[in-house]
Amino acid sequence: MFSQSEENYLKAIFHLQQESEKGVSTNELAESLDTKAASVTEMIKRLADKNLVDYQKYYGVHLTNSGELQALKVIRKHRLWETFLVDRLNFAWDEVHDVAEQLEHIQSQKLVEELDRFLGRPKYDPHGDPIPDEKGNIPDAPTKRLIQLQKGHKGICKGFNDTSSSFLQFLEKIDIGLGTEIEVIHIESFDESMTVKSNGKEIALSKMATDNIYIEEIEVN
Amino acid sequence: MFSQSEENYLKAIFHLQQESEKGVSTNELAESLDTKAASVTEMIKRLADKNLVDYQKYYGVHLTNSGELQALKVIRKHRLWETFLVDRLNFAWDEVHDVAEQLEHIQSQKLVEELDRFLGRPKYDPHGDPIPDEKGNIPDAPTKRLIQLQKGHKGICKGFNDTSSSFLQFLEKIDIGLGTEIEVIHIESFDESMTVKSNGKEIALSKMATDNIYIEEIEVN
DNA sequence: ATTAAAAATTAGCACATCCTAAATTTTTAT
DNA sequence: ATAAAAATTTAGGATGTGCTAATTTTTAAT
Ligand SMILES: [Mn+2]
Ligand SMILES: [Mn+2]
Ligand SMILES: [Mn+2]
Ligand SMILES: [Mn+2]
Repeated sequence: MFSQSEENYLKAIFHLQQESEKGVSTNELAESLDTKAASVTEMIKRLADKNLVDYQKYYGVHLTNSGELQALKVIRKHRLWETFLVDRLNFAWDEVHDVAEQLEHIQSQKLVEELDRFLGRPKYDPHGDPIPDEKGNIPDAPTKRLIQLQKGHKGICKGFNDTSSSFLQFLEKIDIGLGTEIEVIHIESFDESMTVKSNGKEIALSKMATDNIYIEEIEVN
Repeated sequence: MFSQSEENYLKAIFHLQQESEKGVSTNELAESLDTKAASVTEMIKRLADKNLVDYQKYYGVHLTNSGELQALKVIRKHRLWETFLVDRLNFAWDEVHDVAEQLEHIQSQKLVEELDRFLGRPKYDPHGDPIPDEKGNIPDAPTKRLIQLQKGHKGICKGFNDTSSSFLQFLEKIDIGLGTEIEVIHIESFDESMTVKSNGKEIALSKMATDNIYIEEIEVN
């Protein structure tokens, strides 16, 4: 139906437009897709012709409903494949991205449906990211971040904003993963860095790190 | 490493060159890849530049060792994925081809290795075709065909020469599959058609059909 | 051996996707 | 309000892969 390149653009636009109401800019897209602004402008015009995006010259793009559904289908496949790779094929969570980036473009309605069934209809991928259903509905995802937790409070790690392999490897090193219980021991006010306790150890985390960790707060009575 | 198109050419050349010593012709390839002769000539030149084929203008192509290894890697992936689809994802054996045609191009050494392990290192795919190992070694495959079996003799179905979905669906209909025991009841000499008995039923098979069914003869004492 | 038919190649073009450099428009700073 | 800077688009070109039509070479028929 759509080319790999088109699908990659739709996905990138989807992710970037989460961050603000404004149209996604040409440069943002170029950066995110590791290509040049001129190429982005070209592709955007093609996507607009196919009614996948609304495009106003110089003012960025928005996905149309059709474009968004398409993007969600690709994201669904990406996350299902990641789940397959980690749960069934012994991939580490920081090894799956490049392969899922290819597998997400395989065209077969039946394959997606059967894969989903085979995996037990998972709601979240190995990074805690929600897996949209075939209609494009996304399960609730945690929105609270570790950075928002107050001193003395606890939470369960539910996901990550940055899923780059460098960040995932960092998490591995400090022994924090999905489901890990984290308690805020201290907040350093001048740089918002934190000391937390998890798996029995005390760990210092930068603002950058705590802003990338989603948690579900545990009510402490 | 190589484009999808290049990989498809290598695979097609590999399969066509099984049939004779002579170079694979431009028209054969065009037919097999559903493209035009002119396009084939172009691609062949590119493959020759990359030392994947030996090419003599007007006299067809042969795979080089490197081209053959490459082709075998693609065939390995194709057959492993077919096995996955049938064994794990409930695909019917005549539904897997198009999807495997896409999946065979996914680039990841680790993925192939882990998939192979996950599937239990299968030797044959759902159509009875042998799965090459990572070095390109192919397990023995049956070479005797039903058409060669004499009246009164029996064999076990081990594979098929034609694995098009129309032939597979025909086999489904007459209830013949891998492992089915087949006995030759009668051979009609004028057109080489056969009456066989399998699963308790007597079935009439054309020469075309019996020439496409591989069997391992059972010694009758 | 000559010629007709078939097969293969070349020439010229199209489309998707990418690029650099130049031009244009918008945004920011003064 | 103007000018400089930044962002974006346009122009022009490259590459990979396909096509049709014309040409060349090989093969088959007489
Ligand atoms: Mn991708
Ligand atoms: Mn993920
Ligand atoms: Mn293929
Ligand atoms: Mn097969």
